[in-house]
Amino acid sequence: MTVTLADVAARARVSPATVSRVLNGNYPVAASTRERVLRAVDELDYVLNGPASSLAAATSDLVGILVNDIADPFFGIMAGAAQTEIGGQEGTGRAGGEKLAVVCNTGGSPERELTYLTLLQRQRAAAVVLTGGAIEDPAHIAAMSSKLTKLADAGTQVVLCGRPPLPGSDAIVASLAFDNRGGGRRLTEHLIALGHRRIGYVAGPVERTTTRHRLEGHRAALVGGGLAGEGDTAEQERLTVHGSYDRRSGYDATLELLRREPSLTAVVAANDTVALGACAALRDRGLRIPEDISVAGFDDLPFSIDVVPSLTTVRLPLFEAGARAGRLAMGNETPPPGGIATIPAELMVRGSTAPPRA
Amino acid sequence: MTVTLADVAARARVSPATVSRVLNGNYPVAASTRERVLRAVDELDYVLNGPASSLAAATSDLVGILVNDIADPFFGIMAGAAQTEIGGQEGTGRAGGEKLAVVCNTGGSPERELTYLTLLQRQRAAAVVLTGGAIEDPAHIAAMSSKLTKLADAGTQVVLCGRPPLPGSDAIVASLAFDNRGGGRRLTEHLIALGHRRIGYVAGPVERTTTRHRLEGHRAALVGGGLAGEGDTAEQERLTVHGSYDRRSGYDATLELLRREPSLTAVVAANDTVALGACAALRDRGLRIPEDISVAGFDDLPFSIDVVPSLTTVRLPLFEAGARAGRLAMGNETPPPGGIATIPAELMVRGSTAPPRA
DNA sequence: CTGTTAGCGCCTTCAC
DNA sequence: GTGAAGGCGCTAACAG
Repeated sequence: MTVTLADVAARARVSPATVSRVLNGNYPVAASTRERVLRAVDELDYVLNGPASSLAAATSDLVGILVNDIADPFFGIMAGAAQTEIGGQEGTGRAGGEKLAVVCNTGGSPERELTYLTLLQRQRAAAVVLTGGAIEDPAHIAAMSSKLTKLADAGTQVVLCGRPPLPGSDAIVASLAFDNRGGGRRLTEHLIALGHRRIGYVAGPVERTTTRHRLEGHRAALVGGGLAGEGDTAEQERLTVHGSYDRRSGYDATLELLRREPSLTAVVAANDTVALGACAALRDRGLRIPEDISVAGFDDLPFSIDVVPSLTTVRLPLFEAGARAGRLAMGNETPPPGGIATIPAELMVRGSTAPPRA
Repeated sequence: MTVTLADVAARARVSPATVSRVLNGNYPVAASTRERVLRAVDELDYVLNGPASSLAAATSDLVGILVNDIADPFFGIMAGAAQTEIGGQEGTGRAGGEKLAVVCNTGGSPERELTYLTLLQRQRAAAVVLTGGAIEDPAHIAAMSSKLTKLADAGTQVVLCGRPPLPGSDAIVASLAFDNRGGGRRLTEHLIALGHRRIGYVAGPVERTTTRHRLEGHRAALVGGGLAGEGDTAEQERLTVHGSYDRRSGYDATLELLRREPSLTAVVAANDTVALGACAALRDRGLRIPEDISVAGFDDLPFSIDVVPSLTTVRLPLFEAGARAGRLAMGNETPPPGGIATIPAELMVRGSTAPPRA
């Protein structure tokens, strides 16, 4: 019924081993033989049996890319770039030694993250790329650290992209972390320089590295600008509302901030999507941006330049980072010293921020 | 080195066959035995060897979801929904009989689409979901049809989501097609009803079903409204510019339309992202939306309600469609009659369209 | 450069 | 309800 290597070998009048060698291309084979084999492959319409191949070779061509939210371009851009580096190059037409780069959507759930890693471990994945912020729950960190170490020990290349290094797992190829703290700090410094003094912050979900780092940067700027004392947490908490990384959360949190402090002159959002929600809430309250109140985001997603007014934000080189992670996973780039690289974040000043009303 | 089924069997003092039966749960096993086996699995930290398992059973737990552009929420929403239905349910903690739902990014390239299908075929994927518009090149249609038939024959469930049925492959489980034609038609009828007479159209890439159907709907409305004769193609072509489904294309195409016809009173875009680019171009030309010119999109992506003015568009139930495709792929939903369902598109009138200036 | 020989780790009839 | 044995299709040493 289904065509096997042996069938191809018989038709090409060679041994199965030779067919295997031709297909994998890692071995010298006479041109004429190769020719004959490839013809037989085409004639019989042979497709390699992946599982059998992986079993015998003890490796597979599967590469997993984990994302927190596949509907969020933040992840889509990184994943797409990584996938291009991993699976896009060859194109023999017959699907030769290509990797199968696939993205897995955890939905931000720690359980699903671990489940996906187990599934990939089960498939003996060649590499795994973890994108986006990590969850900071100690139990989950321990579980992840242990799981990733096992994966690495089994020969899977593990790369972190947009995620800080995981304590305890040094078997990881590399960790590319965004400078969320620095970006957050420069963003709020920009607002302070404009003259803002009452700045609300719409934070992401608690227990995520991304959330914490951006917030830390924000507060460092506050302290640096003399707007808050080192230990002045009560007031800082009052002007911070946590939510998820979506529009709705930005909308609701902004209304809450306004309730807590009606004289706010600026709102900083955890990311651009949240900023969009914040803008909508402010408009619904009859406030003009930036005349009455300034708004800023983070990430510089493609739409940020198109909204009106265009969004002041912090640009993260998502595509470049994803591509680099892909190359690292494939061993096509030497890891940074210590396996850790910090990727700079650039402040983009646009129309949504302006000096506060006098 | 690596723990195998036999190791677990030895520790649990049973035969490998019994362990296999416990793990797959498709066979009666005494509760006490099962208990013992599961304990041994945990103690040894055993992870099933996927390739070996797939080889022996001649099936795998891999499910592929193909998308044209992973950075586009249009696909992200559908893929995320499908993935939830496919891989999200169980959660035994030990990763039991779960499917590995993965998304593959073709980048809109026909070659990569076929390559991914071959790769999934090679893995003996349990199911494949193809999302989004198809390419209409005859050679590619033939290749796809042949490939999908082979996949289906090999036992892979094939589902189309947001893609019209493929002629020649009836082995496909189901095809969920969006009513792009109807949606496009209603959208343009809305503009005509408002009084618009000179309407530009920013189309998607040629040779894509989505592009063609939406454009056909648009032109049907034009003809129905008496704005164009049946065969009046020259004028229709003049007011149509093709591009890709991204913001940049919307920007450029809109400038081109304005060049061809400065007295345009409305621009219809192939999708919301393109509409965003169109808006930017119009603003850069000093035109106000909707006072000077109306703009409409398609898809109703989440951001569409947040842009200013909010975008008139056509809502597609992306999440529901993706979820349904996922269930169909898993055999958890009975296919529609004939394997074909048309999913309705709903006109959403918002702030970006208004009557033309008098 | 090419053929031969063993498994890779698991599932699945068949017996018991 | 459980064990024993064969084979899934391929690759990786070895020879030659």
